[in-house]
Amino acid sequence: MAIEELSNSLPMMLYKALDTIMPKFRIIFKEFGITEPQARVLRILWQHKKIALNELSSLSLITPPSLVGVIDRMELNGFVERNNSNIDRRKIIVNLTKKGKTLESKILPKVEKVYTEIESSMTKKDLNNTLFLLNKISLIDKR
Amino acid sequence: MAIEELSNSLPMMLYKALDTIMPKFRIIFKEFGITEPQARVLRILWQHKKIALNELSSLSLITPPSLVGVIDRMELNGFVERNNSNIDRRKIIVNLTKKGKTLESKILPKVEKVYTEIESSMTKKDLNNTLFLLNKISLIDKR
DNA sequence: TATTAATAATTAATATATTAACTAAAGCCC
DNA sequence: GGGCTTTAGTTAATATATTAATTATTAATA
Repeated sequence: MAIEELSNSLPMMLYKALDTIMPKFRIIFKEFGITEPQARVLRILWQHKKIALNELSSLSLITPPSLVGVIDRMELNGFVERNNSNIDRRKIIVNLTKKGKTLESKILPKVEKVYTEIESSMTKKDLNNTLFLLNKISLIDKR
Repeated sequence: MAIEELSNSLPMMLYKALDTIMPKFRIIFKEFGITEPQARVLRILWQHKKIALNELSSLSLITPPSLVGVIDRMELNGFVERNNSNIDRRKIIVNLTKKGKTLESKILPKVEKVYTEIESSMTKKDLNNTLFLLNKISLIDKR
């Protein structure tokens, strides 16, 4: 590869990678009338069924102020519901509706297909190395 | 590292990495009253002095509709100016003002310091490998 | 227990991102 | 040269991101 490319900074290269692969996924999400942040929320709810909003924020990497709006719109579209916690009255429990659950079997296979396509473009080994190194970065102290 | 972390998808790990390192840079940008996209624009202008808006869009990875607003605000704050191209009347040439140029010597050293801090957290070799692999990803066909 | 500190969700204000559509100016092609 | 296509910049509408501030609750503690 050309040296100029590698002379780009880590932030720019991260954005560049996202800029390359995310459009492939967004095409799928659009088919089902959801956005990418909404898809991130759905993926988590497909695993947890119900989860407190603050935990959802941590797992989705969507900050609370943004997440409030994301959940608002997903609620309006009937994908999720808000409920109050009985234990801690400050907490809001977000849970999946049938409509939200239904999307799982429709979206996941298409997402997997794109993921396989990416793997085939860069070797499974490279992909694993990338994940390993990105994980290392994510463990750096955030302050 | 724990396996669960690596079981996250490539998109999520890319976001996680950005989520870890970008706050460190944003603190610097905020000191000088600029945002992160504005800093990306400045960094390019520090190298090119003047550049057509469409090229600036490609290099900054900021799409034209977003970039219009970014340049609007940077122009209002006196960091850049818009000029018309004599050759192609469709084109807008963005060029740096003295005020925008001045920021270079103030911001770059602090940015470099953070970058060095990141390097020290993960080995220069790991960082280079990461850039190498991210570059590979960015070369995947975007369609 | 009254007070204080910390947490969860939200609101507010501003800046960006995303997609589609639109205008003006080149480029092309016959 | 008139018509067609492409390109550059912009606008519009909606969704998110970012930072600071607010409200309600809970936890902590003197």
